[in-house]
Amino acid sequence: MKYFPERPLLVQSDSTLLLETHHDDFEQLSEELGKFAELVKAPEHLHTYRLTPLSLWNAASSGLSADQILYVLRGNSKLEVPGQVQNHIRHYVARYGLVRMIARSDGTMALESDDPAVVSELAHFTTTRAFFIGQSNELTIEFDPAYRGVIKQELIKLGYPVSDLAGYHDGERLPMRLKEFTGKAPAAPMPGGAFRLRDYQREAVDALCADGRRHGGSGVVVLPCGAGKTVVGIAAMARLQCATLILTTNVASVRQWKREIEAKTDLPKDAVGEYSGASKEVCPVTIATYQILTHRHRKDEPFSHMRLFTERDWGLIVYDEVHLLPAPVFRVTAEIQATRRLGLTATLVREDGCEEDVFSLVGPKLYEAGWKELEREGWIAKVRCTELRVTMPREVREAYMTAENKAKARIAGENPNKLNVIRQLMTRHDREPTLVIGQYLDQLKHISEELEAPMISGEMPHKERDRLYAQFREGAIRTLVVSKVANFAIDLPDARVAIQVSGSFGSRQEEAQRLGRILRPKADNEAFFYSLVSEESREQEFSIHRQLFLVEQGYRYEIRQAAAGTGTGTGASAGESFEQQGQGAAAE
DNA sequence: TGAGAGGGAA
DNA sequence: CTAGATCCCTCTCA
Repeated sequence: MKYFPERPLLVQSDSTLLLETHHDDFEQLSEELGKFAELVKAPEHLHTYRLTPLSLWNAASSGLSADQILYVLRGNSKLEVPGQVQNHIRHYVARYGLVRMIARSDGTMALESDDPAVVSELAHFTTTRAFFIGQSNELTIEFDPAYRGVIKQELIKLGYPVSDLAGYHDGERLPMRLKEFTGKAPAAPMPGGAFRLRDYQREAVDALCADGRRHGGSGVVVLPCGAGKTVVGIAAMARLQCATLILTTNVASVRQWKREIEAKTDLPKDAVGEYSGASKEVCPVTIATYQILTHRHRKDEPFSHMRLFTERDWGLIVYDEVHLLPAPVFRVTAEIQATRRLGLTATLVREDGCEEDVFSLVGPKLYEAGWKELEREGWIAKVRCTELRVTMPREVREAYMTAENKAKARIAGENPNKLNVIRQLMTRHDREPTLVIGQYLDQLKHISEELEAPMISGEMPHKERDRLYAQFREGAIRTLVVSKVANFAIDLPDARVAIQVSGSFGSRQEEAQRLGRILRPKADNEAFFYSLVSEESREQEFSIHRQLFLVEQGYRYEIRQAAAGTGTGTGASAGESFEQQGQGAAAE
């Protein structure tokens, strides 16, 4: 067997891939692998990817063939790609599109495949058999259209990701025009409040609307924080010219959608409604929160507002932050598969493992623009990520040692030495707009008092938050200390420096959200993300998991040892207080 | 009619 | 695997 020691990749027979991080081709290759494999571990020298059924199906749905995947692996692998891995890839990629869902002119629907053996296998699955009506020939199975969603959900569990080509009803027609500026000159306030649709935004809409053989015009668009997902939703709506229901996570986001729709389309104000606790308008374009849909008067009663799905003849449903879509909304979504759906997210990863439901009920990944890709094109700022290891004072370390497991996270998170490190970072980034983001209110309160910087937490009324945001934006306030509100607040202003002092135990989404806080393009386009982690504590393991998603996106964390000690005015420039320990992402 | 507090939910 | 944020509804007070 031939051996190419200079190549960076090792393909193991269990379908995991090991990628050397110090290789010259690392950056480029990790981007390639990300298209069809999932990053599961990211230690300093060697990253582990796994070829999962879902990662292969998403790749297949975006048009990648097994040969293209194997070409990447063969061209970079030290050893021949094991036969069983080749089979694994071919098997799963071929599974996508093997079973199709189609509508027929008489209004019935059917599953079809070119392979009679597959069809006869499908016909015998006990979980789906009840939904089937009959077989008119050996290549098709008729089913009741009411079960279109459930059938897809069940079949994916059995290893058959169905391509749904059964199409959609048009929905209520809603003529509208995008205030899009398509001229050449980048005139800086554009005429009539017009805006320019970015190439990747247009491509995302194209991907949704191109109902082809592989997928049928519903699915998920994945774009980084701050890349303008709302605009994609609006452009999709304008392309399809139909009544649209938009679902999102909170009321601030509802208002933001409303403002943007009013600014970027010619729809009259009364065509756009808010459906939330405060207001229950059902208009041709309606924006609702997920929570109002899942609200029940009492635990044992049915949902009060799910009617919204059928209240109007929607032609499009947009699921904003589709990675947060709650279970009951999945259930209703299964019942409205004849309505076109668009999911928007920055991180398709769910911490609850319902990725398959997103795939089968909202749709496959239709389009993805990588974070690094948009960074190169200048749409988002270039961020330098640093993990700073902070020692614990002796007495804290002792308390940590004897504490219960669950108390340990908190003790490490609240490590008082972090305050001094924050001060050093503030000195280093003198006068730059800075966010200090953390998890524990007590800790944040203390930091806020010490730094004499205002703190924003959930209990602060929105009015007051808005005032502080405004002052921060104007530069009257340099530093804001923010709690978990930073994970949700859509209106939190952009900053240049973010210092994460503590976080929940391993949330990849949270890490991505927080990084998102500094992504708006800057004059020199540089931003800084610091994650403070107590040394020799569970926080280290948590941070590895937290960073995984961003590492997968191509971000590298530089790991440094923060100087201990409690003195504040050492005179030395803060930058010299950090010893470099090593490069690369954290280890597991 | 609207603001604000309190309880419950996921 | 906590602590925290959010949202909804209802009630009260002006």
